[in-house]
This record gives sequence, structure tokens and C-alpha cells, in this order.
Amino acid sequence: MGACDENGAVLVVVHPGRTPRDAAALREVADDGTPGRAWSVPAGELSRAVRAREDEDDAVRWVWADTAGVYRGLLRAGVRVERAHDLRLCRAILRRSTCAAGSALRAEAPGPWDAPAPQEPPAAPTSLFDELPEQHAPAAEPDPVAELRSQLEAVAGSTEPGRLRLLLAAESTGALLAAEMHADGMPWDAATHDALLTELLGPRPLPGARPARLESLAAELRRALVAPTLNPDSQPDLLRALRLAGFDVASTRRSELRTIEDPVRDVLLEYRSLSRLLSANGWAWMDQWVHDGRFRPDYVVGGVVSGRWATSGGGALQLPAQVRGAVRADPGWRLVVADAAQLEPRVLAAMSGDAAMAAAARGADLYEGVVAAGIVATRSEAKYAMLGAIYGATTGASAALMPRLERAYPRAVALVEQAARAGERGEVVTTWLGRSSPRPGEAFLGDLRAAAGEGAGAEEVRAARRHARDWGRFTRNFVVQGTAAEWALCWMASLRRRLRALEGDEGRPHLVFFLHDEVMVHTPAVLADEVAAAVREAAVEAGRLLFGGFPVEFALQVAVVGSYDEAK
DNA sequence: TGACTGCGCGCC
DNA sequence: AGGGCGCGCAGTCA
Repeated sequence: MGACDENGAVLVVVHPGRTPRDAAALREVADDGTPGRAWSVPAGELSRAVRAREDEDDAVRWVWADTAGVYRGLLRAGVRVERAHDLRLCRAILRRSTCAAGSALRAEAPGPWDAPAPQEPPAAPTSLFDELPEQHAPAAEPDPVAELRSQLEAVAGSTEPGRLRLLLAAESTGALLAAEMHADGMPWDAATHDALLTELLGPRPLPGARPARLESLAAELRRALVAPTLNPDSQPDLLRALRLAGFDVASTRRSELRTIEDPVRDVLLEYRSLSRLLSANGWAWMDQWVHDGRFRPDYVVGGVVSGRWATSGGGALQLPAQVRGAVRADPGWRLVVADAAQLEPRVLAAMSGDAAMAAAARGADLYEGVVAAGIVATRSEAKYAMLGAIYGATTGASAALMPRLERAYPRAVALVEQAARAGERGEVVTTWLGRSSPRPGEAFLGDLRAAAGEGAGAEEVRAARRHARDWGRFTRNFVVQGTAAEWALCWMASLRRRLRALEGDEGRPHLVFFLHDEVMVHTPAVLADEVAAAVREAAVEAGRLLFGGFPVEFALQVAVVGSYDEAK
């Protein structure tokens, strides 16, 4: 990979100062491949440079230290880019990947590139041309040109350059999307949300006070449990009151509360549900997170070791069904909500090359396919068996179904079993595109050594085995969850490119939400059907990108709706 | 008062 | 059952 990347895009390195500190290295990048097709641009001139490139035919991949810090400023200036290479995210992947085990990049001591991205500046009005004021540049500027060169070498010298290139491109596009989705925001109707809260809880109370409905449920609990001072929000308090009232419960978990055979049970469960709603997605949440009809979560790309995204603040990945009615398309617009059906089992079938399992996946519902193949009797059994294989069930009905699953789908089961055994030995496992798991903690490795040593006690051996099994469940799940995350990134990247080609009179459809295996597009109503088609085409493309011709279908459920609660 | 932990529970 | 998260609260300790 030289100055042009695999798609023929010109690389432009964005550096924090006025001149690249390693100009010779940049020329070398440029000369390796197509001469003269790599440039660099100071961060302060970035938006001008991006605007200038828009009119040219050449595709550009903008190379910068970290998207969250740079791109947010561009978006505020009204500028969007097609492709990027996020040095920090890509470095994290390459440094850990077993595919690039021999690289110089991996041998480096940890440095500034391995530190978390510098805290981004708070949203503030910026002029169009200095979206990155000097004070936000890191104190000791790491050299992006040298870093890019080092990363390109690591990829070129790896055992899987093609897969790693795809992974790095997908991860970087994900970073662009995370910033774009934050800037665009999820359409959120505060009035609907408020009406919903008022209906369930009563009118908004003064800060710190319980809403009327919760207050009356609390009073009912105090009466029923003969505990006049009970605070139902306090677990110890509630547990004590329940036991004094003669209920044999060991905790106040919902599953345990459900076993209580007394009318007080329903009061308890309703209190729990409503107080959770109030604290997690009540009026205070709305005040903090919803502005101008938009909810803007902070996505953390690569925030989970498996490659899944996390969010910080707002709990965007846990929006309860209770409040989804408040997610409403603007007038004249629609929401296209799509989720990949049984994504993880399908991914497992593809990566293990298990043709029988792929056959079961040939339809909208993989679990029904397993039933139709005569492996188990019911859909629910099929689901538990499959999830048990992926998560590592050791007991219960799910574990009991494993032998049948193994007979029917030997290759799929062998893949997750091998990942589990590797983890138990303290080894690293790697996803389809080359993201490797972290090494186990020193505690576990120490346990392993202690248990293997002369004269290890029975207790030490037991502890080591337990740790090993725990880590094996993690690595078992890692390969499937991580590869599913890669499929989802490619799906979304492909969808993003297709959406950029659509435009209506009222505007352009854009992604507004992503949740592991689900996407939401906000679109002018007239384009909704085209968007739905694009979502499906993108899923087909993602499957082909990752698994080539292997015949696994990635079925989607697609809904065109006015509000989120109408989907599913 | 603030940092931290464990619990419980929402999502996939 | 079993993997991955984030968050709010209560309680604890410095």
C-alpha cells in the first residue's frame, strides 16, 4: 500500500503544525507506489483543503490522529469527508493483532499514540477556518507521517493484509459516522416523552421529590409490609422488610421478587420498573440529553475490546422500550429501522464455513431453520442452544442441547470450542478481519503457573480452573461478537456510501442511530423506500466483503415508521 | 465531601 | 443459564 490505498484514494496526512516534521518520510510514502500522490495539510487549513478537494475527481483518504477531535470541528464548519484513516484507532488494532505480530509497530514501547485521545474541546462557536485552535494540539506533537508509514508497513508485512485493510477502513469509517450521528442527532420529541412520563408517573415533581405514582406505590408497600419507614429504593432496607414480613428471598433482584406469592409482588415490580424509568430516562435525563429536538449520544468507537461501540453518557445503547415512542421522525420525514436477524449465529456459520448451519440460515429466521432441519423441536430450544454455544453455557437446558448442536453443526461448534480452549490456556484469539483479544490479566496467568507448579494445592488448582473457564467463555464469545461487529461496521459503511448518493428536496437521508446489529436512518419520506433498499443492498455487500462467496445470508428486519416504537 | 464498590437492570 | 456493556443509587470509607 503506497500513496494510494486499495480504493485508489489519495492519502492526505493532516498534521497539527505548519509543516510535517517528517517531510522525507511523507515523500517516501508518496514514492512507494504512485509518486506524488500523497500530501499533507496543517490542521488549521483543513476545512479549506477539504472544500478544495470536493471538486476534484480524485478520491481522498484523510489521515489524522483521531476523528473525534478533528472531524467534529469540520462538521461544525459544514464540511464532510468520504474517507478517513484514524491513526489512533488503527494503531490500537495493529498493535494487538496477531496478524501483524512481527511488525516494528508492535515492538515499539508505548508512546503518545497509545494514550487515549486528548479531551476534545467543548462545543463552542468556531469560525469556518480555524476549527482546530492551536491550544488543542497535543503538547508534544507526535508525527502523523511517521506513524502512518509505520502502520502501512505493519499491514503490508502482515499475514492478512487484505483483511486488515478492510478492518482499518471500516473502523475509520465508523469513527466518521459516530461523529456525524452525534452532529445530526437522533430526532427526539420531548413533548411525547414528557406526556409518556406524566401518564406513567404523574406530573413532573420538584427536583428530588417522588412523582405521585411512585409515592403512592411506596405508601402501599409500607402498609403491606408493615414497615412504616421503608425506603423502597434502598436494597438492604427492602430486603430486611421483606424477610421480616416472612418472604424467603436472598436478594431484591427482580427475578427473585417475581417468586413472591403475594399481592405485594406486583406492587414491588411496578415500583421497580417505574423508579428505573424515572432515574434512567426521566425528566432529568431529558433536560441533560435532549436539546432542540435531538438526542446526541457520544459514541465511543472501539470502546469495547471486541470492536463493538460503547457510549459515554446518556445510556444511548440501553434506550428502554418504554421511551422509544419519543423517537419520532420530523414532519415529512420517516425512520427506516433495520436490524440483522440472528447476526451472531450467521456470522459463526460463515466464519467456520459450516455449510449445514449456513443452510439453516437460508431464510428470515435461523432458529426456525434449525427446527426445520430436525435438530431440535422448538424455536426456543434452537435459540437457547445457539446462544449457549456462543456464550459458553455450562449448565441447564442450554448445555444439555449442546451434543445435538455439535452433531448437526460440527464445524461451527468446533470453532467456538477452539476459541474457548485457547482462552483457557491463556492464549490470544483473533476475529475474522484480524482484531485480537487482549492478553488475560496477570492474576489469571499467575494462577495458571501456580497450578502447574510442583506441589500445587487443590484450592489453587480449583481457582486456576475457574479463572481459565471464565476467560475461555470470554474468548469464545470474543471471536463471534467481534466478527459480528466487523460485519456491522461494513454494513454501516456501505449504507453510508449509498445514502450519500441519495438526495431529496427536503434533504439527504442520514444515519442517526447504531446499536450493535441495528441501524436507524432519518430520511425524507419520499426516499424511504430507496433507503430501505439501500439497507438491504448494504447487508449483501457486507457479507460479500467479509466472506466472499461463502453462501451465508444475512437476513434483515426492515421497518419504515414514524416513531421507533412502531418498529418490531 | 468525594472516591469507590456492589447491586440491579436496561440494551445487544 | 452464558458473553459484552453503562448508569444510577445506596452504602462505605477516608
